Amino acid sequence: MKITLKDGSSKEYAAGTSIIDIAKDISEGLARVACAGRIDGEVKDLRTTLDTDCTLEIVTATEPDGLRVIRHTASHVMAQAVKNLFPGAKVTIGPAIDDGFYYDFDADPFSREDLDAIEAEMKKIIKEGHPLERFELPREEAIKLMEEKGEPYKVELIKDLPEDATISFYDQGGFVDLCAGPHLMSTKGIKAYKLISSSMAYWRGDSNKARLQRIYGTAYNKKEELEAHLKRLEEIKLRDHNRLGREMKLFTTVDVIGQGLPLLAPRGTKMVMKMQRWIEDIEEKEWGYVRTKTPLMAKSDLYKISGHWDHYLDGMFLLGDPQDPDCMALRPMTCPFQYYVYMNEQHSYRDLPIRLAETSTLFRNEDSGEMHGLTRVRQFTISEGHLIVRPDQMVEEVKRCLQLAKHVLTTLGLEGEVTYHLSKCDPEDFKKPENERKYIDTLEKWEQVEQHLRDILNEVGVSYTEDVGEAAFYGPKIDINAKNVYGKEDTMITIQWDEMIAEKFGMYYIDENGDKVRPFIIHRTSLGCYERTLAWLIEFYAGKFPTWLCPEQVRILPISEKYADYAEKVRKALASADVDVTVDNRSEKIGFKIREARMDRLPYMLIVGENEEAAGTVSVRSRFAGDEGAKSLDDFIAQITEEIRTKAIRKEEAAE
RNA sequence: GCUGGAAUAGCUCAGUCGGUAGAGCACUUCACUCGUAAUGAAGGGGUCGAGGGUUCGAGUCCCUUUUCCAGCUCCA
Repeated sequence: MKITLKDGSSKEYAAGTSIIDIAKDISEGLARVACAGRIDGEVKDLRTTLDTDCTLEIVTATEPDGLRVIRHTASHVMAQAVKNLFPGAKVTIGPAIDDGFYYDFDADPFSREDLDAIEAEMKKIIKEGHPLERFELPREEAIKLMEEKGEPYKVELIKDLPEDATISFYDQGGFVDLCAGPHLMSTKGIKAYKLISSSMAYWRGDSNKARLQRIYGTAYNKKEELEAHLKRLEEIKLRDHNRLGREMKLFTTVDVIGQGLPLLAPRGTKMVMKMQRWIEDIEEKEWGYVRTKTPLMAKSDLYKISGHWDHYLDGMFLLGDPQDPDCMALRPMTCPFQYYVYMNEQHSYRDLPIRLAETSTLFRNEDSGEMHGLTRVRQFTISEGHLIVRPDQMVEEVKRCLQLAKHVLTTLGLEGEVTYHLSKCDPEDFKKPENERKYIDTLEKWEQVEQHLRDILNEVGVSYTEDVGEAAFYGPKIDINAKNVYGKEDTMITIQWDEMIAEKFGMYYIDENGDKVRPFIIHRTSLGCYERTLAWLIEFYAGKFPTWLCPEQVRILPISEKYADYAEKVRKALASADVDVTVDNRSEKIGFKIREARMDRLPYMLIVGENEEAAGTVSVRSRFAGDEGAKSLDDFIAQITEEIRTKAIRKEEAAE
């Protein structure tokens, strides 16, 4: 048979030659680091034998696929170690994940001491160098083997495999695990690994099923790479908005106030206000929005019309007894309030689109375990908006919503950090009987709207993924998500296509024939939730925000108290140019003041003393370039106001 | 909501076998009036998250509860 290699060369081998033999033949060095083979693009176990002509690529430990093989093998070694130390533990599943691996056990919770013991046991198993032997069994025998080993979860997994599936096992020194592979040839191939943490997970992610104990670990090809990864984890913790935001005095929480109710401190408030003023300004001046200000609560009747009373009661804060017809509830969304603003007057087709925006505070009673810093809270404020649109204007208006969102993200510097999603319906849903369906209307109608959104995404020029089954029940949407420092993804901005809600509220406009017609609605945010966006800014910039967003943009540092008068003169000049400026008048040495201003991540420090006062200058020290030397006060004011006005994101030039 | 961990000065944390509450930073006062990442000295500051229990005695052991963290689950 003819084997074509990655570099394009090809060679003849006898049928039945295994990948490992070919790897050895190509290069001794390559065989040592080989993890698996990629045959016509598909990753295969090293001992897979080849019978026909194909393209073969050796997967090495340094590649992503190779790392997955190492990590997957590490998870098996960990399972073996756990079985050695805790014979009562039942094994379940143990995959490789993006930056490591985990394995779920039905066992008592593990302490850090347990993890250390497991790690030591793993070391022993690795040192013993057990080969990982693959074997396959027919279904019945596979079930029998796992029953004999007392592994009920594995039996369940096998029973759920398709009838025609190959059922393969890997045996490493007597520890046998159901597994598709591929694996390393020997446990000895695991060079650098670490168990990170343990936590609870449900069997098959179902809270009604067994509670399992998950152990997270990671493994790398080399010790240095592992150490670099562990260091990265430490650095990530330093960027965590929940820690850094508190440290930088942007927000806090208080026990007696309650969960999910962060308090924005003056500095955090200042940042939110800067964003809010900017968004409100451009929505009105550049994007054709008018603003509303509607109540934060309403009678239950409103939520009965909107459907929230039936579907979302648990998520709402009620003011009073829900049985009482006068019971009020804090609003979990703004939609119906803005609809009534629209219905306050009659509209001609000529008036549309009407774009209603509101800086809108919402209340959602999230589950107690869900709350997290500023990203998951019970009261939050979003840059909400509803566009009431004629059907023929829909595509253009959705496109403009996406362009606005993109403009906002680009200005904040977050554009490269987000992912775009076309959240579609699940076509399978339409095969169900009508009363069991999640989605309204017909599949054909959905596909038509989804195609519109696809065209819009392509035209605006963003790359996106299409997510099946992620749509709202009333229509597909464009979601813009961002990941936090730990890799957890949340929605930042959403744009939703809704053809249905106008009917529910009886909204209409008068068309050119004088008939009443139902408008279409776009639900959208431009910046999303201010608290959440603040959290992302903290993490993305590690607290070193662009100057225009900084709560304190300039700090004046007089050399001694003798120059307080000149410092005050400089402060006044900057303040009247709308710069957020303070003076550090404490009786401290200049080095001390600079150190504190650096730790506060100030963009600019102005050092003023005898020389500056005499010459009418300021000595500029910036976060971006260190000591920038003396400048005239007027020049500095011109420079910083321009930087703020253009919302420039100045790069750090000099490492200090 | 679930599982686990945590809560001690404003912050970061120590506190051994159950036996008088500790450090650094911060804060206050005083001295110093300083040129690009920490001047020195003195002082104040605690219902040990809250409630209950065991004990001669609880920061420490037990129970309940609140909040925070990690991970699940959930997110019309």
